[in-house]
Amino acid sequence: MTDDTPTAPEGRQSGTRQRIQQVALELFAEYGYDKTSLREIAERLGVTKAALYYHFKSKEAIIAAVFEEILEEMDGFIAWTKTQPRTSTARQQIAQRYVESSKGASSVMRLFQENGPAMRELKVGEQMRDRLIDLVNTLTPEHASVPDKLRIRIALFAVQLSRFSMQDVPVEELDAAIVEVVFELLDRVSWE
Amino acid sequence: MTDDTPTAPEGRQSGTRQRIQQVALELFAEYGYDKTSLREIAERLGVTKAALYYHFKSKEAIIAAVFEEILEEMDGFIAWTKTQPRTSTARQQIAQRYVESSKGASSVMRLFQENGPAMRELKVGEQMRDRLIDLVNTLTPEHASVPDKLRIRIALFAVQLSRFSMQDVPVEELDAAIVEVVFELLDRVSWE
DNA sequence: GTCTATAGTGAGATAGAC
DNA sequence: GTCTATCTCACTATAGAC
Repeated sequence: MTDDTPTAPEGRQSGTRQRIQQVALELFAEYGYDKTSLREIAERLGVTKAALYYHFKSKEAIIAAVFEEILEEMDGFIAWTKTQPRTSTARQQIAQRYVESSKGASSVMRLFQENGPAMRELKVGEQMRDRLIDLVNTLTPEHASVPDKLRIRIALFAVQLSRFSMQDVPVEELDAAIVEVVFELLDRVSWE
Repeated sequence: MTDDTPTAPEGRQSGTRQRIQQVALELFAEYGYDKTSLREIAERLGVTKAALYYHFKSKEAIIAAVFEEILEEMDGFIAWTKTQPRTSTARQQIAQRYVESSKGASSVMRLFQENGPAMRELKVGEQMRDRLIDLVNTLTPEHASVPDKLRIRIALFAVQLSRFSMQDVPVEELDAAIVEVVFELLDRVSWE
């Protein structure tokens, strides 16, 4: 997760907005979007609900801000992916970079994964889902077999799964293991 | 199991109790446990909320009933699994039977998967999680490598993932594909 | 076994003082 | 930029009539 930065670098803006996002992400990921009330966010920050509404016009606006960075990063990643050749080695480079960039996004991805019902009603949920579908489609050959389609989906979701299913393993060891398993899944895919 | 029926009509079943469970499962899986109100369940059944409370003492008692059958089935499956030898071929038989029995449980598993925050607060959520952990531990060799641990988790999770990520594919074709991919994942695992 | 009516709670959101 | 105070709404759950 992101580090604390004890003395916030309050440049031109009120750092409160950033602190709201940070606390909101922690609580959303831990207790879920619906079950986290604005009261709880405000209390942890030492302010009142009304203060939140000075910085964000709604609860949904808060989670939108939380997702903003990841969504942009995914856009860049997908755009880059589309420029890559449809070869086996290229796919593996893509996988490696995906595992790499998933490190910083694990809280947001967990939030997205575990809050299906909420994500279906939020704009960020739709945006996130659109990106994942786009990524899967980009990686999947035109006339891929059903097992191949499955391998690609499993490979991508395995990255997220492993992040919060095996937290007792050191990060570097886990990363190496993810890459290994994802590679052997993609290795079976025929890239025509 | 605890009987949650308040006034417990022992003799004949009204049938309403079953219909409540059925409708509740549909709505819980589609809109989520928290977002499905008792009012919606009652309305779809053509009764009032108060009628639900005649058959179940709480909302949680409804979802407990919904999970009851699956939990018992998993208990049986896990018990059987523990009797199986720790060989490659036995593991594949286990996988095949797991895929088979996952067909009828897909709605419940989706509900469990997509409602992380709610499941953390419900008894059935803990029970379900305990079974899955037990299953993973049973299948995982004592000194398995990290990649092997990952392969087993991914294999089990992949079964659920594919059920609601590729609904456009015919069931039999999808089942065959799942078995194929799960087998090749487990094939890499070194047993003992 | 199902109804009407309502208690009790807590959520998101707003108005206006400071 | 943050506060107090309040509004509106929906929910779970209960009481008691029929």
